[in-house]
Amino acid sequence: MLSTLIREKANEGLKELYDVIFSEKEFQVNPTKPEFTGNYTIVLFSLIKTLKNSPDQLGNALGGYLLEKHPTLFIDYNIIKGFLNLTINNELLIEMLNKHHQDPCFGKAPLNGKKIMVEYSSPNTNKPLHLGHLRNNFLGRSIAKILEASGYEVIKTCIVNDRGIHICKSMIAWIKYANGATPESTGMKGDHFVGEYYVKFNDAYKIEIEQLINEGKDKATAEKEAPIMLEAQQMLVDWEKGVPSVIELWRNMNQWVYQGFEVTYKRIGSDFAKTYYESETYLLGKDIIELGLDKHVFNKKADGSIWIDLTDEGLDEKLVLRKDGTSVYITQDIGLAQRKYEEFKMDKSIYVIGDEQNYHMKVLQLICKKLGLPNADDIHHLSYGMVELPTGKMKSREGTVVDADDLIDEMVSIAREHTENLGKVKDFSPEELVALYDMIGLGALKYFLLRVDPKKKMIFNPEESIDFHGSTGPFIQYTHARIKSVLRKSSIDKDFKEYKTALLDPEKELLLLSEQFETVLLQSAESLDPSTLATYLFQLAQSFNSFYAALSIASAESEEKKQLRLKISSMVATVLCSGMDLLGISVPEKM
RNA sequence: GGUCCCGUAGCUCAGUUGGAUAGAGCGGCAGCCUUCUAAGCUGUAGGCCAUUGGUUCGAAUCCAAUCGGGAUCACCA
Repeated sequence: MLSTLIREKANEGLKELYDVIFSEKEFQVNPTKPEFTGNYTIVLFSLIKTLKNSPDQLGNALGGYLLEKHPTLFIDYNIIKGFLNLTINNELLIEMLNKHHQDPCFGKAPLNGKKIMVEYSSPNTNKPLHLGHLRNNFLGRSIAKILEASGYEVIKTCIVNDRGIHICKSMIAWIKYANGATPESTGMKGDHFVGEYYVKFNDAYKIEIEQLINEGKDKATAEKEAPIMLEAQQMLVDWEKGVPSVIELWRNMNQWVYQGFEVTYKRIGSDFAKTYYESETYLLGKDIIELGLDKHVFNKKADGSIWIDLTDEGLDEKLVLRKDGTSVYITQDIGLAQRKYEEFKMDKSIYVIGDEQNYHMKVLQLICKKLGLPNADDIHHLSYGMVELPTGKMKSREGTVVDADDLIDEMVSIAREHTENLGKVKDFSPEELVALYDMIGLGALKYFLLRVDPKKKMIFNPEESIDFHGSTGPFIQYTHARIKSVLRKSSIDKDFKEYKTALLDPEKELLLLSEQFETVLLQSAESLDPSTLATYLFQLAQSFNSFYAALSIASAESEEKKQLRLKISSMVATVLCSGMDLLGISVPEKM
């Protein structure tokens, strides 16, 4: 990594010249702004203070030192207003080019022996996945890939919320309105089928509430006393008791949902090493509560309910066990956190969960710490913002939820339309076409959701839909296909390794950018943020397209230039391909 | 009310461990396909970085206050 290397060498120089060692924070190495000559810039201001030197004096001393001591690294420097601009020796870049232009492992780190768990997706089994779930799935999958490429062993897990009042609602509605219909009998995808009954429940519930209000009850009582809600609650009790007919229906309906989910997961590329089911884990954590009572982490109130007081931490009191001894959400989570650690002994546990649960996750970690669980400090909440519509939040009650399957179908169909209009893939077989449309449609969707900083909420405008031009997945895919097309027509001569002619700006820019892949990957991994990588890949593709427009590759001015540019193109294609793969996006050879 | 997050071009977003004249894409306008894929490229217009103070050589970035938006604080999950 050049920027790190430069920092190291500069630090050595400062030590030799002034006998002072600076920490990482105290000086910066940045890529030089395009309007100045040079490739990397050391900011001198912070150093001047300690060294009591003028910028020019210091810059010349350090620049001269670096040039003399590391001629393979630098070939020139200049100083402008306290910025020391360094020009990188082309030979260094050429060496990288020769070595890595076809290397799929370029920029990736070897195994580091550490284990990270990434929990993501985590759906409810009462309705199909929607746009929000897609952000979660894409983020989780991409982070897992980025961490793998950074040397970690990654365990992908999923917790399925397969029990509770929500699924009972779908079940009640099915009994009342389905007349024995099934996904098979209706030809519907299982998760959509079950979701429809969830909607039917809410419709019926709404009507009952209105009736009760008309009969003179207030809203809160009406909501509590609506018969269909009471039935759902009774069903939950029966489920916990294990009433066979309820369990059987529950199994069936969940099975339908899983069959539906599987299709979607397969399509978007989500997979898990281990799936936990809440029905199997919801009792975990109860015994830890006992332990916590002994340790005085928790306290029991007069009615028998058990609480933790987090007011010293600026939070509130939190219930961890109901007075009837049943557990609440957080109880299960404590139990599951412990279970996961027992099973996998991971060094770090990442939870990909929306920011609406920031408070919950804070409390969870705090409780785990107070209980002294061994993995408490290694719990990390990868919190992401909600996906909103221009009209505000998606609301299932108002029918404004963007369904995941529908959206994917729409994106794929737009991809097909675009491709057909352009007419560039007439030689594709029908199967190849289907694969290509999927690749482009999903590429557009994934890139759209991943290019934004995870922690920020984002707006999705279904009217304008997702573009295929500019900062998009298809743009990068297109750039890759374009390079591949060039490389099909002229082949790289492996023996060509020396390039005497000076590098032109667009050539050098691509080499410098490609070189930064490793740094960007590292940053993405450290900040658990695929958007950094997504932005970088766009920038690289954009630079390549400018290069492509400005310079001829196949009919370059000399064989040397032709070979150089072919290799640069190959280098860029390699980085685009592995970078996009880390976002969970495939790139085509042709499009 | 307590806690936390956000506010950058008409729109969607980068840039936030403090660094040079704040950048992209979309949309607008003007151009570029008889040679490697125009899903592309080039140029141009568009900004009080919510507001006001502070910290310093230097602030979109750090601190404080204010205004605006959101999340959360359930014996729900």
